[in-house]
Amino acid sequence: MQEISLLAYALLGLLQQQPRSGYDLRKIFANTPMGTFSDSPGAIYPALQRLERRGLVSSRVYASSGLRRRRLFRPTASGKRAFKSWQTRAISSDDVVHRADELMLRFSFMDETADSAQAMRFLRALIKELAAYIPNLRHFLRVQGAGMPLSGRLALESGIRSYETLLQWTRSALGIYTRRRKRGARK
Amino acid sequence: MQEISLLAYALLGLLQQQPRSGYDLRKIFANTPMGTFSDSPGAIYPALQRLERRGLVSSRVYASSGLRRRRLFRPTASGKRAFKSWQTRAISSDDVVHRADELMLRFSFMDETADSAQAMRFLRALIKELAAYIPNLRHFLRVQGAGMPLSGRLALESGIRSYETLLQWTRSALGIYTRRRKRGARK
DNA sequence: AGGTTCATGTAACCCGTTACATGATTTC
DNA sequence: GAAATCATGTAACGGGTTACATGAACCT
Repeated sequence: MQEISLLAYALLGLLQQQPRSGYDLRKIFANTPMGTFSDSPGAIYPALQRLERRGLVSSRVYASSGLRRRRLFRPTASGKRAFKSWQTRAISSDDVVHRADELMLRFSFMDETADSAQAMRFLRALIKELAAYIPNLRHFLRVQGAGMPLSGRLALESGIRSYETLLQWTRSALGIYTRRRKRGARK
Repeated sequence: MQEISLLAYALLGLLQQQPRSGYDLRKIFANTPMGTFSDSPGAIYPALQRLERRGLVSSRVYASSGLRRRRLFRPTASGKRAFKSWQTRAISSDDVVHRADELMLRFSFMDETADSAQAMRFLRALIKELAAYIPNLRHFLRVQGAGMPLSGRLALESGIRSYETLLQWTRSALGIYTRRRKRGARK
């Protein structure tokens, strides 16, 4: 079983919202805040081909008269399964330290491809890992900071603040899910 | 003239603090908050070889009796020049949108390889780009947010907050440099 | 004597980058 | 009829990942 790249997961997630062409996906990466991913054809078309070869998406060409031909992709059952298993897998400390963007990508599709219980489980696990990790960074800064140049110390401080902001966001997001569940009696 | 990877710039920066071996560099990536970079030998040793081939670092093996042999690397004059020119080049909006970590790496070595005037110029330029970019994100959220699922909206909100935190940090960092300059009459 | 840490490397593989290529449709 | 946009691809290249390999020095 081959690894699936972050870009490929982003594609899989977007295709679950609706069938799209490679060009549609490129436009999303070019014109929205999902633009952390590359919108270059040399990244997207081969990635879609790989997903199709692995049976995670299927495609069909639509060439209705007078319209440009488009190849529309949609996830297969196995593709949906692979996505959800990636999305809902346990959060490790390594994820927090080295793959924060992957975590955010996993969360951003949570409502569409999982449910609010899973979103809340995700947020709680993230809070736990962040709350464990941030003190390590603070400790490092306290102990090593004196021997570091000002710009280095400030750069580290910036990294720490960004994790602290993420933790605050996670808590407030969890609060929103909790309140919504109580209020709406939504399953 | 070939491109230089982010990892290679990180190596160049660390080597300007003091000559180090590949193993020293691996330990730094393994044990400090610089650990966003890979500490794998398959990344570091080839990167050092490339830097040497391009004349940006030089190396010498030290094998004093009873000690393990170590190959120490140090930047050449041309390596220092290349680093500084990368570090001090103009900040584009694209840097802010797609390469925030590269910006932080550039800043983190500022005191060691440039001067406080350049650090301040860097921070001012960063403030300008961030102040221009954040409203775009807020605008997108306001206009598109209603049509987005909760988790997607929240993920976007998280990204925006992280940029806002960065802007606050940048302003406070600039304040520190400004005060230090006034107080100390430091050149 | 055996296991751990120090220390440096190599090789296959994957995938993103950059650049190029092609043609149809819409717009002015 | 020319330019811009739509739409899909391909190919060379580079570098990071993973895994493997080797050997010396240190510790017990």
